Amino acid sequence: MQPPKKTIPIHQLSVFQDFKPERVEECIRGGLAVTLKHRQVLFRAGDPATSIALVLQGALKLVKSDPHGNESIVHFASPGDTIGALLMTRKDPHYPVTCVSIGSAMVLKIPRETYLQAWAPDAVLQQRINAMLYQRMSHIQDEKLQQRRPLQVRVAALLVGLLEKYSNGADQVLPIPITRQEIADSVGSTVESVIRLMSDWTAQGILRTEDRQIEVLQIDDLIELSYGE
Amino acid sequence: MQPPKKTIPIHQLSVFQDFKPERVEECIRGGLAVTLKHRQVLFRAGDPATSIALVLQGALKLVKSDPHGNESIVHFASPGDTIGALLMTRKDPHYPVTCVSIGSAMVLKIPRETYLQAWAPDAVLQQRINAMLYQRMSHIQDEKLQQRRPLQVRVAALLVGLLEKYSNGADQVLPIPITRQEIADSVGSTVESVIRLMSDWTAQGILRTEDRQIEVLQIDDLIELSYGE
DNA sequence: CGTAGCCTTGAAGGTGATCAATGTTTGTGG
DNA sequence: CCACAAACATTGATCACCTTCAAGGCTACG
Repeated sequence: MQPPKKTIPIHQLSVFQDFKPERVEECIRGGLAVTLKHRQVLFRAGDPATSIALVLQGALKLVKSDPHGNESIVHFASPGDTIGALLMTRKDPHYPVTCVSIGSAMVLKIPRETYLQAWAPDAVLQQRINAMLYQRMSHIQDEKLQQRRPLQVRVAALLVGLLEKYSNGADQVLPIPITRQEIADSVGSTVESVIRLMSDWTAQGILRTEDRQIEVLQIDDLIELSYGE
Repeated sequence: MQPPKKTIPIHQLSVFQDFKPERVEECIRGGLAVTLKHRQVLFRAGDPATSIALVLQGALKLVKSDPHGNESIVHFASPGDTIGALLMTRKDPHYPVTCVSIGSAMVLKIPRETYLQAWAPDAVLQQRINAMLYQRMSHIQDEKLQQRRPLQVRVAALLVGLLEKYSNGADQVLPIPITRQEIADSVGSTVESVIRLMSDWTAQGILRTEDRQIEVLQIDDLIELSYGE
């Protein structure tokens, strides 16, 4: 029943591409591989930031909440992602977001000291991290650009994006258990609205949901929707 | 009539804090100070990214547009800001946004080569740039969190933020000529809606606008509004 | 004096939020 | 393995907030 996981052995993480084994060793010194269960919290917003996390397997969400109890998913992390790198060079850093596993996941926690010693001075690593940051920045800017478009456009774009990011091979099943609430939190809407939309799509044969696994039957239609009229 | 500008001499830019003059010299080698008139374009989305820009004076907006002609202001740059640093380490980079002056501004354009030689390998500079990136990332995430809140909350928050960022001293006048269209583009709304809102506020004596200079008469009310009920 | 850019106002209508109630599935402990 | 709790999905009714479209006014400036 469990779909095959996309596992990334540490030495072939793209951040460490072309690194000698002993160099990789330096970069993960004191590191701790952690297995997370569905919904397990890696760290909370406000916690002192003592380590970065390298995602090895599965998916995690970065969440920000406001006083009114609204939650907003600011990022979906996937294998290869580095979480918290920007923070490490600050004095006495604290995580600005909460990080929660979606489905089971595995991350490598690397202590701040190791980061400061082995990562920060390395121009190549910095560059690779910058590339990731650039992606994330672009992505969130694109989302801002889309915020005025109809809900269906935003949800379609999200699903297409998640599918690209997480699906194994060409198969159109999201291998992580995403709830409608999470979709709403990501596109800035409400559960009810997302449900109505996705029910329509299901009726039209575009989607199918089984046990929180979303299967896209007609990806082309979704892509079309994500462009809007 | 022109308000006093906040000028930042190059050697006292916060990025270069505690740098020896000759080190600063290395960092701005080949640099070119450019004066921009209101609405002048520094670079367009899609242009090859040949230099970073250090904002010395005035204000600039970073804009992203979509095929439908919608514009979204993703960032307001102020003196001390570094624009484009994330791009420089990419192979054959292109600007992802358009950068336009708001009011008259002055920037220092620093060639990519200089950046790669003098900035990229310097851990201290990297750290300072990271700090800026962190701010921007946090800010745009906060905006995403606010996207479901009523328009008045978003506009109030924007104005309060801009005031903090740009006003000289304690005086509550925005020293840059921001249009309602730009406010709308920033909060993700329409001109008309922003106008109606600000007209109300003007009627209530919270704001005053004279020749695109927005003066906030009752900042406390605005701050209150920015929290929402 | 005419154009360009910005601001304003009104009317109409829709998208999506809110509230409330209920069904369904999953997980847990006895 | 059953029962109950918790989490998630669904549906309906209502309505406010904002968008859209259209028209017109104001001010600066060449």
